[in-house]
Amino acid sequence: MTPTSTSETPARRQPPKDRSLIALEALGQAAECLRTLAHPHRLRIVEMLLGGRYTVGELAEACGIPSHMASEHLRLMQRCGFLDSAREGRTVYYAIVEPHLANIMNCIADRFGGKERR
Amino acid sequence: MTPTSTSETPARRQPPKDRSLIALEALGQAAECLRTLAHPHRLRIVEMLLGGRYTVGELAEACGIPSHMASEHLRLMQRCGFLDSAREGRTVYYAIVEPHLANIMNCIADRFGGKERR
DNA sequence: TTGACATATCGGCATGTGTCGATATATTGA
DNA sequence: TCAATATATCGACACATGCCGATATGTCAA
Repeated sequence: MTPTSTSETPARRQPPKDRSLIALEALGQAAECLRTLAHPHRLRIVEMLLGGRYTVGELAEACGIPSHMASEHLRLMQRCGFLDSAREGRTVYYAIVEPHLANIMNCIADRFGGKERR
Repeated sequence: MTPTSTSETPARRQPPKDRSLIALEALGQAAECLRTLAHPHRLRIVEMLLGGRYTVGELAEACGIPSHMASEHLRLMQRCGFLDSAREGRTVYYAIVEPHLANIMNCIADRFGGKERR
């Protein structure tokens, strides 16, 4: 479109834009966290945990996976600082500790959630 | 902590919590998008494009990668609906079209950005 | 048309990730 | 102590992904 302007405004590189960039190393850590989040079952787990704490078995059943795999997913997310665990008796409860997860899940629900939230 | 209550309040499963869950299929799509975003160079590209449009070569140089690899990253993100491209002469400009990316980058900057934004 | 430049695509290799079965640890109750 | 339940870990396999060199496409200028 706009076939007129091939040399008109040669696609201005933004003005100085003093907002400096995030260090590449930090982006590497962010990428690692995003990769950890980027799995359907892990997203389901986060979604549930945003509503409160659950045991490994409860989360596994909700995802339809064996509990040892839920345990693995939970371990990965705990490693990223997303979750915290607390043993009570012979069960272990997991809960969200990374506050940004709520915001990100809102983005996902807004973009992919079939339900008309809001 | 609170070693008293092992059988006191046996970790209440949340009240009904009428907020229904997102379909697993939708979470699969979301996971695909998150995986696409989960790469340091792609995050850098998104960060830059949130400030305006850039050419493949400019983005490649900013990331310190050959332009054919930047092209590949851009193709992946375009596939997810994150970006749009427009050729002008012999160069191609990319720009953000997914509005949620700004919000997600804010989360990342807030969590990983060394700079004291806010 | 030709050559130069910008971008895109292809094939292959190395590495990472998901999944599973088997097994290990921890806790409770008999 | 032992058995039963709930989690966690380990080893191996199949598969996806990142990266690279080589090559292809598209555009402009001469």
